[in-house]
Amino acid sequence: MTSADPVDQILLQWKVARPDLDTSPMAIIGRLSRVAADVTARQRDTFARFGLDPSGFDVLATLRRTPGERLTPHQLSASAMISSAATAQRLNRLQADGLIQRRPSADDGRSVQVELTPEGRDLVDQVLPAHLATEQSLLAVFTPAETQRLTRLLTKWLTATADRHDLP
Amino acid sequence: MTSADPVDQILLQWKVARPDLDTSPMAIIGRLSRVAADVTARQRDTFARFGLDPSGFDVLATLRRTPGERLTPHQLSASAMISSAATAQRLNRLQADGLIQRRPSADDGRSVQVELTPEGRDLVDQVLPAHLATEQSLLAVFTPAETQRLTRLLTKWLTATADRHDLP
DNA sequence: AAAGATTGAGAGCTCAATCTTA
DNA sequence: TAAGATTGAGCTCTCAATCTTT
Repeated sequence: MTSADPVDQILLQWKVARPDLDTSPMAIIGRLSRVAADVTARQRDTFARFGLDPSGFDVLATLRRTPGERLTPHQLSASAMISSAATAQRLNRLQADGLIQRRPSADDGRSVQVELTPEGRDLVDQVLPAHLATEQSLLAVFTPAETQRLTRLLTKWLTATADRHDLP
Repeated sequence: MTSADPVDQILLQWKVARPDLDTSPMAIIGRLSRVAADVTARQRDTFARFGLDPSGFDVLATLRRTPGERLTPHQLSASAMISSAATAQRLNRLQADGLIQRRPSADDGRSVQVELTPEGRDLVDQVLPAHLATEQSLLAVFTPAETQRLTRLLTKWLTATADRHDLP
């Protein structure tokens, strides 16, 4: 019988090279990293059909789902978990493509309101069904019961990491 | 009662903004992406204590666990799932730091054998316990039964993606 | 002082092109 | 012709510095 996947082979190699180490955490984290990389690659293919990349779609989709469809760069940075500098540069690109616009904030002279243009709103509304179809196909391997189990486990994990960030 | 995590709030927003769409795949894929990003950030902190980053550690660890501790750039590219150009540049950096060396292949004049230097081997052997401790702490939230369930689900997912790559 | 937004420099990736050998 | 390795150009990120407003 052969190993089921590349991570099993990696664990076997470590068993030989460093038998003193407990490499069992890699069984989960190694697979998580590889699956996440594949998911990102598939999403990239989908977005490319619409002239977008994951970072651009993330901005457009975050605006689209927000009540009022309006956020500051600071809020977008927090949502995407990237630096404010990266957000400013993403917005420069999307603005050059005519998909978003910046407006001075009425409340706070330091801040900016980012909004979708009509073109940006139309585009994200077109991309969304294709994006969800891609994600659906990635999950097609699971039964409904497995989907439920995986959701529960990942929710527990994500909640634990968020708590860890709150209490450093 | 409040939502358990940020992904639940995102799903609620979509329910309002686009009630016609089935956004349920995001419940898994959104959490997977966020957990993976957190895992990478924690690993980056660990590697930085040893003057490394995730890409450099990946090369050193791949060599360390390989029988013979010797691979070609082509094999390293496949293992890390990155381009051959990125591999060449990683090797340039690690060679400049004295952690790996390139040797002409005896079998094939086009190819190169990449090996750890004694310094590179010592370093990866020092980093490994710290790296595994980081991964262990990330998984500390799970019971043994949950660990087993999650391993089984991710193995099924990873196997399905690998099969998909074989049959395009 | 502090917070929000932006810019420029530096790092690592991909893609396309190049060089060498099979 | 094709395969393996490498380089250079272009892109997007982070970090540090800057500018404006509170």
